[in-house]
Amino acid sequence: MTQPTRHRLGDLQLKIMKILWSRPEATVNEVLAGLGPDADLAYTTVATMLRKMEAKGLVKHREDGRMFAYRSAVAEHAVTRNMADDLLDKLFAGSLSEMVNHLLTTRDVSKEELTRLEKLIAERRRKKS
Amino acid sequence: MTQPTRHRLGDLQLKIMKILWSRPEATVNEVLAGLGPDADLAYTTVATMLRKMEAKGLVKHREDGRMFAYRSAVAEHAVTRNMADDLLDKLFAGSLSEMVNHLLTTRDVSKEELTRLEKLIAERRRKKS
DNA sequence: ACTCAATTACTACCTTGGTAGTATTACCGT
DNA sequence: ACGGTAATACTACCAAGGTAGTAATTGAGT
Repeated sequence: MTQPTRHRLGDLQLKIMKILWSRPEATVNEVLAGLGPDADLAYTTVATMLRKMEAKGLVKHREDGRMFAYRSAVAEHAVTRNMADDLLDKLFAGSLSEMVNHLLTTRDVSKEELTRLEKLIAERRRKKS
Repeated sequence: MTQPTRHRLGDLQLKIMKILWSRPEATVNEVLAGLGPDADLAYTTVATMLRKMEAKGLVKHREDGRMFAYRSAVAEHAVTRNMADDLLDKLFAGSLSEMVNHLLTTRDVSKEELTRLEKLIAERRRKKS
């Protein structure tokens, strides 16, 4: 009964998830370190956030002696998809081409990027037909 | 000195902006009506939201007799761009092709949509070179 | 065995979005 | 002129994200 779970992660939560997705598990200290020096958060801030995230089912923990080893409890693609879809619907009424059009015209896109995009679409078309 | 203004609109705020972008101006009642029957919000909720949004510079109002006529104070493309860019950065480290790749593989995209995408990219390429 | 440092638990507070009730004001028709 | 209605203003709440201090616990080394 894992219903379509609405994932609405804040900035910090997302950063933490990214760290957790990149390794099997991590302690509070490791997460803090993973956030980099720019973050400059208190140890307890990260610990609190992790606890809140566990309450929401985003992460789980295992006790390793006196400390907790946290691991992700939701797949990256699920969260990414949810958030991307959410924005796509909110901003572009679900139209992928409208979104790409917007991104293409407001950003500077390199020639290489364009080529990559063409390849992606061609591949998708091949798999489809 | 209109610095890159960070636009972080909530769901309701975005819906309201969409209404305001679609016409020169609108009263509270018109906004409420524009939200549709599914919204089912109190008149005062919309009025309060509009006032909060004015405080943030998202909308402006003009007095028309006893009532206010609200109008957008930020361009749609600016907000859209901000929000899309924000997600692009947060989720895909700014890589447009990664995002498109993700969207293409997790959603069902019609053949027509693929064609539209191809055209967009081709056009972009033409304008570039 | 005891102290100190590390770790988690609890609590508190701020901000923003969202929601709406109540109070006040002012127009408009009779 | 006045009463009713419709509009705005003010205030209050709630939830969630984010931030962090303080308290309690526990483990590890001497």
